[in-house]
This record gives sequence, structure tokens and C-alpha cells, in this order.
Amino acid sequence: MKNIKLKLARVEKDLSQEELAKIVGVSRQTIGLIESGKYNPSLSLCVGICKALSRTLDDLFWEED
Amino acid sequence: MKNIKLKLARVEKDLSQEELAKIVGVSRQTIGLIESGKYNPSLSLCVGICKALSRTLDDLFWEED
DNA sequence: ATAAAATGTAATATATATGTTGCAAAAAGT
DNA sequence: ACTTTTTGCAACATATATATTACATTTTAT
Repeated sequence: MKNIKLKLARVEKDLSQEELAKIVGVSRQTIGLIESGKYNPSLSLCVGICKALSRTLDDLFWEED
Repeated sequence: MKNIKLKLARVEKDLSQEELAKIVGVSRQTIGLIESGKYNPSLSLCVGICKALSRTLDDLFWEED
């Protein structure tokens, strides 16, 4: 499923996928694929994204069932 | 770094690494390596572990810097 | 002290996250 | 309308998470 919370947090910070990717140290495609729900990212990458966007894991990657 | 919070949550539920592994659908070694900090697990695996232990991502995998 | 259970560790194999390059489509700016 | 930026998508290459098997070590139970 798409990660809409991630995309919202990113645009809220006025960052493009490419800018976020550069900050996190990953490729633009990787960010895009995570947002579109086609990748199962590693924990360290999730943490890196969270720190770049000033959020926590629960904020961006946790879904109550 | 070792994930002591994960280990504590597991023993609190009175589960061995092998039992947790079976619940989550992963090998015993994988659980051991995550607890000892030698693996960078995938997000879906982290979520699976959290649900098995009735915790959230922040509870088990987030560290304030 | 002994046996059983739990955990650590290592080798090899496989699946998949991620990188790279390139191009197309869409969105935004002028 | 046109240009620029952003995003989507595909093919191929690489790194690494994870599985499997096996054995050693530690911990727990009797």
C-alpha cells in the first residue's frame, strides 16, 4: 500500500523526492518506490527518513490495524 | 548496537528466540542477529515482530539521539 | 553432575532491496 | 505554449537480508 504519510511529511518540508534522497543518502528511485509502496525498506533507511523529516517511526511507518 | 528493548519485550512475553521466530515466520537466527544488532531488518519484519510482542515500532526500534 | 533447552556462530545459497542509467510522462513555473 | 522540475518506469548490476544446516557454547532444569 502507498505510504501517504511519508509523502505528506516530505511535501510539508518542501522537499522533492530527489532532495530527500540526497539528505538520506539514497537514490531518488528508492524514495519513490517506498512512497508508492513497492519496496520494503530497511530499518536503518526508515530511521534515516524519519530523522530527515523530524518524525518518528510510528509517525511515518506504523499503521494501526 | 544491540537491541535490548526487543530482547526485554520478548522475555517479558516468555518467548524464546525460536518461538518468536516461528510466530513471525522467520528463522531463529534472524531474530538472534537482530537482537545482537548484526542485522538491519526490513520494515515488514520489524512490524511483524512488534505485532507479535504487542508493541509499536517506536517501542522497539526507535532511539532518541 | 547431568541432561535439555536456548543461544551464538559459521558456511553456503537465494531472494530482494538498492544503485545506476536512461527515457517518458506529468506537474509546476514563466 | 514553452521550459524546467518532478515523478514514474524499465533493465541490468550489486550488496545484503534471510534461509538452511550444522555444530559449539551457554543457560536452565532435574
